[in-house]
Amino acid sequence: MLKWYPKNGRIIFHLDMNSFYASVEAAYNPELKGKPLAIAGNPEERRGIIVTSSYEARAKGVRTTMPLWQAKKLCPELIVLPPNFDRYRQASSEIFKIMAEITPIVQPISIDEGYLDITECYDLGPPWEIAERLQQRIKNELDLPCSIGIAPNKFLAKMASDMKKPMGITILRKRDLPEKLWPLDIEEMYGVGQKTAEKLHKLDVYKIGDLVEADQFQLKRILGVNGERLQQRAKGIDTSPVDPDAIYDFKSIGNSETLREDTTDDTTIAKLLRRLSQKVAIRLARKEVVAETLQIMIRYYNRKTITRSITKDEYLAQEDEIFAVASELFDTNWNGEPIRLLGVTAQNLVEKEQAIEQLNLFNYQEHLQDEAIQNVIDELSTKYGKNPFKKIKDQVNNDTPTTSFQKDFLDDFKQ
DNA sequence: TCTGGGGTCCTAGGACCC
DNA sequence: TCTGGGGTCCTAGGACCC
Repeated sequence: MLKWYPKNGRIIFHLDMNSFYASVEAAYNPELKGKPLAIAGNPEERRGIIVTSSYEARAKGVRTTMPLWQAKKLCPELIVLPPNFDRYRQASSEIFKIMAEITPIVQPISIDEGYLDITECYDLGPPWEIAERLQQRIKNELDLPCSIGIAPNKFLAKMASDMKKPMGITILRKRDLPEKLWPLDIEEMYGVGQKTAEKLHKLDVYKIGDLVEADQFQLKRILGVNGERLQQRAKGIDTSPVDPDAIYDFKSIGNSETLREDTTDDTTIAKLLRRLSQKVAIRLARKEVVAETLQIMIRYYNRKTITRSITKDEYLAQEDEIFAVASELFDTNWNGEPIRLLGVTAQNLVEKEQAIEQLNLFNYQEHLQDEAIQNVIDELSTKYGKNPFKKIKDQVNNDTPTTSFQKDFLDDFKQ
């Protein structure tokens, strides 16, 4: 087989499934092929919105996040299905299996998108051939279309995969930037939303190329560190690695739900909080983590949204505990106006195993009678704040220099 | 007839400590 | 006598993405 050697730098793929949910449904039921199809959150509800739509539907103007009624007005023959997440997760897992056959350096970003670092895959041929085979396999075996961007870093690969859809393969090299990247509207740039675009317009930045030229101090002034980062990316610079482990350190687990109609009814609210707490508890258990912090979200009838959170001394994991804390947060923060949506989110997650270890430390502490040792603990608490043992332990684990006394002290606890 | 639900990261202010 | 500067943690909100 033809060998292909990179001259320098990395070779990154960004693989993006084309209208993923709709494509999965069409693969599952071929009668849907070639028809305008949309997946909408609860299609019967008045507040359903378009989550994904087929290209036939897009041709009629149907767009993601559009209210369902509006989409139907634009396209009366639109076929609307509720999302079937189990089905999508199943398909997703098959896709990532195929990717993993190319390289173990695969970073899933969402259910339908991921990065691959194929720099070291010399034996598999040139990158464009690897991409073509990958795309064909997913098409042949799963009947699903995707686009692939090939570039020297993640940002450019991401931009590249967006350039040709569906079933596109786009190579974006550094030397291609003036012609392929810089003429694009700044709104097209990954990481630039409406607010950032408006701010950039004030600096006369309308195209991605303008961002390259923009004054870096002005950028920093109006956008902070993000200004710097965006300019670097526009120049084609992005050193972030493809990290296969990134998905394992998730930061929060939450559920939220929009009510059928705005409400002030205590029973309805309590029921919803209970349901959300239960969902969160189940997901925490499944991931084998516990939470230090619980956050609730209240969206009022006028879409004004507040969040309130509390960090507890004890770990939260059980449905009843979560419900109790969520209710408490709700009662102290609800202003009495009609509610449209409620959310419950667990934050500052700790692996259950680690949490148990730590609980043992605390239990041990409780049994200490020796006043002298108690004084030392108090001293440590003053110095390290809450969870002194955890902090010392983290330091030891991280090989951060600590005093030998602290180490001895910790070893004592570990015994 | 407006606008879901799952997330991440960043910022900014206040509390608190040294 | 009214008063510095650095650092961390906690909380709330905003921006963005899929």
